[in-house]
Amino acid sequence: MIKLSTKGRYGTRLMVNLARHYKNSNEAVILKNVAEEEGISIRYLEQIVIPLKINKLVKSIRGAGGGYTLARKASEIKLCEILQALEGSCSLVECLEDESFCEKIKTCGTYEIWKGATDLLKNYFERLTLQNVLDISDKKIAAAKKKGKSK
Amino acid sequence: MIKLSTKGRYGTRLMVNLARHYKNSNEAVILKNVAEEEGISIRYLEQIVIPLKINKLVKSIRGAGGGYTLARKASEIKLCEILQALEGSCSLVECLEDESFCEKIKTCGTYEIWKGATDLLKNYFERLTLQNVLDISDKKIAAAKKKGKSK
DNA sequence: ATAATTCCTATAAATTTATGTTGAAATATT
DNA sequence: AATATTTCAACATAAATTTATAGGAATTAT
Repeated sequence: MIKLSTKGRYGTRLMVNLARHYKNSNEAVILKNVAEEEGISIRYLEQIVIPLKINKLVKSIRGAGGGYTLARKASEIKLCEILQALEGSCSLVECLEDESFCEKIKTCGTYEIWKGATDLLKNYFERLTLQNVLDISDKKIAAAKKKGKSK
Repeated sequence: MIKLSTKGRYGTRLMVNLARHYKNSNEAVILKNVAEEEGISIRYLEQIVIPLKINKLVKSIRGAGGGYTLARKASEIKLCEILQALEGSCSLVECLEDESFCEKIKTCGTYEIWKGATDLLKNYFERLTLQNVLDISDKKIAAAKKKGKSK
């Protein structure tokens, strides 16, 4: 119905990946590894990481031994920030951001509907942090491991 | 952040337009008029109306004097149905519909996040009917008219 | 017959998604 | 200090998808 772009999906997974390494050692993570672990093309990841860097969600370290790290603790990065950085806007429809986008706003009944849905989403992503996603992920990994062993 | 496609937006406006005429006289509405009223290309509307017809949300009447009408009363058409018809799936991400889409589901923390957001949206659009949208629209039009007169 | 309308197919334009190539900067090693 | 290596940075291009336009065939009322 409403689709999250690959930029949003891949970028979020990149952030979760950085968060996992940040937690362990805070060493820079190289995109090549993220690409392999997540099964995403390096070249594409390189493009996706740019807006994350511009919006100060990640830091880059150039040269040998370099890579990327989170700019702050995972618990201090809201999912909303990540998505906003990656997708630019935070709205289901353009007219919510830019009123001049459509001159029918004054009489359009769908405007309020899309606004309601957008508010729901914003609220949801505002309350979730990268740490929350990492916790869910860790939990699933632990569960998968346990199941594997018990066989 | 998450963008509703033009298909979804235009298609919903088409449905609201049909609902307005359905209420008044239940005569078939020709796409040419909808296109003019909504400022959308006829040719594009012709493509958008197809899935609405397939999913039995509108009825078509061919030939001269023909056009489109709602297949049922606006109060009996859920917004969710319209969006599902237009966008195919009802999920923010593909893996919620088709588990084989990504083999990382078992350990992916973002899966639960997108699922939560999708559930919110589904719930929201499940409870809204086309009649609700029409009512909001009518209200806005009345308010705009009143303001115009009082000048 | 004629005009009006949906229906069907093709294609063009724009945007998103993804890959390839080269270069620049920082670091480690000698 | 010089060199080689590692990595990000930038630009170009290709593939896929979405968005939009175009032409004409089928159907129906008049």
